[in-house]
Amino acid sequence: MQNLLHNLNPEQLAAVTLPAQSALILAGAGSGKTRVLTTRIAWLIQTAQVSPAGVLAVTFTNKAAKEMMSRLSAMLPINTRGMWIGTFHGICNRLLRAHYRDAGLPQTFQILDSADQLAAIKRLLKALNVDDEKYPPRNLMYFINGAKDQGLRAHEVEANDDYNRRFVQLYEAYDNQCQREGVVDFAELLLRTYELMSRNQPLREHYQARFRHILVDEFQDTNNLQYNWLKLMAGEHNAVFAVGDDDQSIYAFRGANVGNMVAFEREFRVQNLIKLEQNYRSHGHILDTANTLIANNSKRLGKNLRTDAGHGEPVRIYEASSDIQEAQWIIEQSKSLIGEGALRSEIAILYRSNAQSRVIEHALFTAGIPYRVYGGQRFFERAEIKHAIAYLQLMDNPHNDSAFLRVVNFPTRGIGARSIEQLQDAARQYGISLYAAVPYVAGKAGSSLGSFVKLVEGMRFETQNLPLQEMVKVMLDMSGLIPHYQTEKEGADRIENLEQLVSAAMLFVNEEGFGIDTPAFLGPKAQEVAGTPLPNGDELIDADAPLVTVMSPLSAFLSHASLEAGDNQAQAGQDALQLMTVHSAKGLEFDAVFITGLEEGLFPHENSAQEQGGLEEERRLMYVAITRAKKRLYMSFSQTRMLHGQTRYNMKSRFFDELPEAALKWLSPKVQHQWFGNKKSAWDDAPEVGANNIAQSFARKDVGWRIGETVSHQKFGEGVIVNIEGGGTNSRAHINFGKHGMKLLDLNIAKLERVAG
DNA sequence: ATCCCGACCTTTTTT
DNA sequence: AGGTCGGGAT
Repeated sequence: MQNLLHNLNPEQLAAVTLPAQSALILAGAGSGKTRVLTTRIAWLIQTAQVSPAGVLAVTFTNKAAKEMMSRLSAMLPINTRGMWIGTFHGICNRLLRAHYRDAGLPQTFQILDSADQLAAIKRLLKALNVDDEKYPPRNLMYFINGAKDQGLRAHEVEANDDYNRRFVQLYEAYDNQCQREGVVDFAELLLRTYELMSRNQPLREHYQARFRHILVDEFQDTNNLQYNWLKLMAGEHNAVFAVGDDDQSIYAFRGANVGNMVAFEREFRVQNLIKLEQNYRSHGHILDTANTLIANNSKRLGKNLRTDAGHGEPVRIYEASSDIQEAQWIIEQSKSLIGEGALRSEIAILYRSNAQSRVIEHALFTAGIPYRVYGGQRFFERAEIKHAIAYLQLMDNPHNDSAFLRVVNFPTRGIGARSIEQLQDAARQYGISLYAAVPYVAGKAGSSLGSFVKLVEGMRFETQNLPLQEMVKVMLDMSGLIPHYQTEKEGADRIENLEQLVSAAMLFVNEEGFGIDTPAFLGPKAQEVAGTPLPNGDELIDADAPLVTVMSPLSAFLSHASLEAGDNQAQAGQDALQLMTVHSAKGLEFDAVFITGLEEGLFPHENSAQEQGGLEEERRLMYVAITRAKKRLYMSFSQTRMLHGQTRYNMKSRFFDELPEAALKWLSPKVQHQWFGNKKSAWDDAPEVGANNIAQSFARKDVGWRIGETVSHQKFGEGVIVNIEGGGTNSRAHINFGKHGMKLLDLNIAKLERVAG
């Protein structure tokens, strides 16, 4: 115990050893948040305030859950498997599996990922003959998920006009379709669990009696449904230990509600609010930069990070003439960092949007520097894996129409669009699944569909007593997937992936312990409650009864595949530069960080201007970006940039005006140097204004002004000349004034002034 | 069944 | 610019 608390600072120690009441921990970037969370759990268990089974720890990502799990097993000499540490979705899945009857789901219900959900919606619209121009599937999906994230069923959604009333109808129809097929989407996992717990008192009381301590990571990212779910699980008496950072709330666009932090303080009667402000990550100048920037936000709970490290290096800022040149500069700087002994994997290049990576990747590729891009396609999202999974889904639950449609004619077996249409008509007529409707289709179509059904049934029969990985192997063989890809020229990679699916199944069996009897770990009180029969006569099973009694290995593996899409880093292993969006950098840290494309319209993104609180969220995003850096921070922006096939002339980001000058070092001169050239290598020094080599891309029009030039207008402020038309006495300029928008001004009338910098 | 062309879109993303 | 998707032609 001594060594458990041994290296904590006073605030961390206070947080870890708080009494068993709800508490809010405001944990700044790099303040040891995960450490506090895991040490809190270890301390509670070690001091016998709670048994491992009485702990519920919730995260957003599998990665965070795994991290907590592994740190805990390092701290405690107990089997962490009995503990409930997982994502919101993972935990809800577990609860729904154990109580599927009470939740009104089939035992083998399956989970739709976003792509499956969209496909299901498209199918629904087609079946109902809905004009998908007027009601775009994607919008309907946002509508449905948005409603579910608010905890609202179709009949609870308020619709004030015909258009929205139609959306509500379609939401209802979508839920019916899902129910018929035995599938649930991500939001449904949460909503269904919420409804289960709120309606079923014995069940609710059982779990409330069990989970005396609920711990939540990244609390600022919770949406309203998740918040209410926590409230339900906590009941009146349990302690919720919420850890979060309002300054790092960057997911409002997907329903996260920072307001939950304030609500939590009030509704959970929080007596203890502890701020972790000691930062162990960044040097002083970097931290000052972050603090000064974020101070411009009005809606904050208030927090200022401090560090014991010295000032360190200043934050370097660079103005490039083009996105290509920006990339070259990044490469030069990276090379020199690597030359000084930096690890490539400790250098991150961050951008606001994915489109920006292309130019950087190209430059890195040309320079022969290894790099790794985060955020690509993930293992379980690959087409061939999706196909294989669909076969497995049909073996487990043949009424999953999405799965049926995906593979009924893949590999091709002569079942064309006509046959499918006939089948869909029959299914609609009888209100049954496609699989069940096959006997109602006559003729040639009926017989080819019939042999597909026989195939699926054959696969199920052949594999019923086999271990999971053997099951997958047999499926791959019988389905014809492997032979199909063998004949395809680009098929080798796909076959390799399919073989990896077999390994994934084996790994899953070993890790989840299927076949090994995992003992249920029930606290005394929980066991008492567990004996209580439910009103409907079902016996109350605790959800951590051995998984095998709750679901088959196949069902479990399929949930795993949906809930954990796998790594998305293609080229692991090698020591490589790290490229990613600012969003995906959250939670990570690097010795050196480049924040690129710091321009008005890009960062802050132009779309954010329309949104309520959009600018503040962009600023938090910038704050997240800055606080990723440990020792070196570089920021860059460019005068021109290719975006969507067009050259854009952006002003530098307004965020530069919000940074502390004393912490910065401007590498590029704050004057118009770009057309009057200079040696790139000498940009550290004062520019030679008036030198005479004009860069080709900025040919000067003979009107006194240049494209790309920054000007100032009395009414509109600063702007960038985007285009000039006409000439002489009849010349007009398109000028991008940022906040004021694009203006077309007559150059002979408008009073423009040159702006230095 | 497959292939090719043109229309369309383009912030951020986990489960 | 570049990728995806759907429709129409082969």
